[in-house]
Amino acid sequence: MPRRSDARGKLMKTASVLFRRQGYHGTGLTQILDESGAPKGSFYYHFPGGKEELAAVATEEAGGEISDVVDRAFSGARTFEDGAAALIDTIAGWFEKSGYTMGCPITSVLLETVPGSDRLRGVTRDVLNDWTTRVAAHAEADGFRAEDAATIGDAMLMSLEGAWILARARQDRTAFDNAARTVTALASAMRG
Amino acid sequence: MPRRSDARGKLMKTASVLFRRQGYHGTGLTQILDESGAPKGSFYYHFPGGKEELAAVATEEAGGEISDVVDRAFSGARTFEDGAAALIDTIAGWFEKSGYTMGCPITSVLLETVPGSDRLRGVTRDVLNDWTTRVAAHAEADGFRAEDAATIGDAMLMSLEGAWILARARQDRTAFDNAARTVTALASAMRG
Amino acid sequence: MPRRSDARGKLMKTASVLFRRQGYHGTGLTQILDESGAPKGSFYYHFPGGKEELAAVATEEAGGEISDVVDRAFSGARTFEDGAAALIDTIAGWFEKSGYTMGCPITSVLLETVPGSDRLRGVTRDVLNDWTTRVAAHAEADGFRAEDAATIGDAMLMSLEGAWILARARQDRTAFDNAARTVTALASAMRG
Amino acid sequence: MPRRSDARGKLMKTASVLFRRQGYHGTGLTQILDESGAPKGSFYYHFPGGKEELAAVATEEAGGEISDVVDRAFSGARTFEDGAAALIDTIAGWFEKSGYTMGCPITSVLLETVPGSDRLRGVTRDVLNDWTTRVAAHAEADGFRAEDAATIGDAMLMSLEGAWILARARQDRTAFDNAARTVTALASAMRG
DNA sequence: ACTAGCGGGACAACCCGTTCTT
DNA sequence: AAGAACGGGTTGTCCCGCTAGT
Repeated sequence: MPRRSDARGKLMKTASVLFRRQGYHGTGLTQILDESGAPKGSFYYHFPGGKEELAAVATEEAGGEISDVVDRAFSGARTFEDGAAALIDTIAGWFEKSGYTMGCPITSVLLETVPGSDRLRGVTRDVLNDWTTRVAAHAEADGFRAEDAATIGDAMLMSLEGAWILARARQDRTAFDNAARTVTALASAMRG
Repeated sequence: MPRRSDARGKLMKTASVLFRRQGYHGTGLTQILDESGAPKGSFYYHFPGGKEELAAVATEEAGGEISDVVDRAFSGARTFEDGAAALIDTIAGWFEKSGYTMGCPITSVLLETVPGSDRLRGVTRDVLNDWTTRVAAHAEADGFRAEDAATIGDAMLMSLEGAWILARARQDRTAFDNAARTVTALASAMRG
Repeated sequence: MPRRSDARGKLMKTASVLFRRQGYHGTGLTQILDESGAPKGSFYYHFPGGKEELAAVATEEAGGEISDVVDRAFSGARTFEDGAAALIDTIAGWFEKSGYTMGCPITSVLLETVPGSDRLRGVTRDVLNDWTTRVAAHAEADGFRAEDAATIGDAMLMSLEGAWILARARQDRTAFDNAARTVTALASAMRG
Repeated sequence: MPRRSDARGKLMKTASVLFRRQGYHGTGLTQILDESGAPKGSFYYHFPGGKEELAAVATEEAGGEISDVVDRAFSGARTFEDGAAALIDTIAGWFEKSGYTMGCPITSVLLETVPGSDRLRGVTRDVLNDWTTRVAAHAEADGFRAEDAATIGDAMLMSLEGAWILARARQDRTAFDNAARTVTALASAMRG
């Protein structure tokens, strides 16, 4: 097993953080290279597809991490409502800790590259669908009908993404708390 | 009434459209100039603050247009629920007509420039707050308590913005329809 | 006698100061206009020849002021040597008061515009020749032969201009004092 | 020995010549690039600090060449006076050959960038001090007392720089010849 | 005579993402 | 893996007209 310098992983991590803060086009390759300490030459060895490829894999990776968070939040909860609140709270916590600067890893690249890059649209769409599907699955597991669960999955994500935007503009986390209240209210209403 | 060439207005309109499609940093000044037909020199006469100033006024203007749409949607509706559905439908219609390409004028610049530009953060936050406040006012006018109305205002906006993102990724309008269902369900639940 | 707003004079004064600090090409018209408070339109009324014309008249004016200083310095002195020292001291004083920033009004435009602008070369050459001629005249008046006086006039100016440059680089006035010593030593030697 | 394209050296040489003719701000990067044949991208690889860095190294290099000329002039001379005359003659010769257009490499950037660029002030001051120090050393080697030698070093440089300016305005070399006469007269006087 | 608003295009300096060669 | 080189792109400022109005 060869010694891996893990320049690749470092690059992905750095890129993701910067994209979430400054957007895709607002982040130069030079800055990514500088902050990750990787030399320019090696970047194109690891990512022959250039910046777009880096964004694709970094976004996919970041999306996967959130998928895990989704599962963990609902697994540790008694009801769907509790899980939803826990998920939103986790993300709101990250957001606070970043000084109200880091947006959603998906939207950050999605809004600037769709349409324009088929590859990035594919990745962002897949990640987003993965999230809604997972949430819906957890809803179904807690007794919601498949049809309602799908609606709730979408509602969850829409509220979350929307809250992320409002919170960014307001520089506080209140929108996230409103989102939690909205989603739980909706779910309770649908139970009845 | 003086003859106005309205290069200024043309610039704002063009910029707004391009920002909504390609993002702030993804849109070069050159492209804005080309598509609006204005020469570079005139641009800096009208907008001494450069691209950032153009974005600020264009975003404010675009935000105001949507404010009007909000008021029109609720004024022509019997209930708050009907107004909410009408508002979402109007925006979804624009989105469809644009070939699923044009995002929200606010998020397009917000996500790339906050933090980083105080001016743009101020504008985007104000516009967003104006929208939520208007929606809340319409809710209150239809009988909701002030406290609930504020929550509904935020929920409305979060759902709308979230739907706009999901719709962009999926290249269809289903997310908007889900948003409408979510908001009406929430409002009805709160009436009870 | 018409009411003169003296925008013209203000423009000249401002331009001269800025040229002496930042050079001709380093000073934009906009800055001159801003600092002098003159509107853009009036500038081209007073100086149809544009920036070059402004530089020409401003330089000539500034040169004339120094010509007066030359005459005053020597008129109030007992010997040529005393006059030379007084002249250099006056200029060194200005230079100090400017925070070691303001160079000679002539060199500032000369070095950037010759060759390139015939008009500015003419002005700068004439002013410089006026200075050397005046100094030579004062030398002759104190007993030097015409031939020696001419040499001393050139020597005086060369030392002064050279000192101005060294002083600018060193950010102190010692070079000026050295120049005074040099010129007086030379004059005394020539008397002898 | 690696194959060197020497774009870097070419850039420096070209920049120096142009600065000496048109000044720092009067010389555009584009012109430097065109005349040196270097592509824009390579320039910022070699000089990440941009135009200012290029000016700094080019000025330092040009200053070093003149330092060598100083040493050569005095080494090949019997007396300090002969060396001084030879030095001035060499520079006057260059000036003539350039069609009376090329000024001193130091003053060309000094007058436009001090105070404004700390880096360029440092370089120009150091080079100027190196010159005066060298001249003083040669004076001391020919018998002058250290104190007098320092004065002579400054006087030499002031006369040279001053002559360069007068010669530029007059478009002939007479000022240089006057400078030579001045410096030799001063030195002789100080011997006595 | 003088001011002012409104352009107008060329060019400034700078940095982009990429490829070449080893 | 990586340093060197590349050229087209970025935003921003240059100096200057033009046309009205006072």
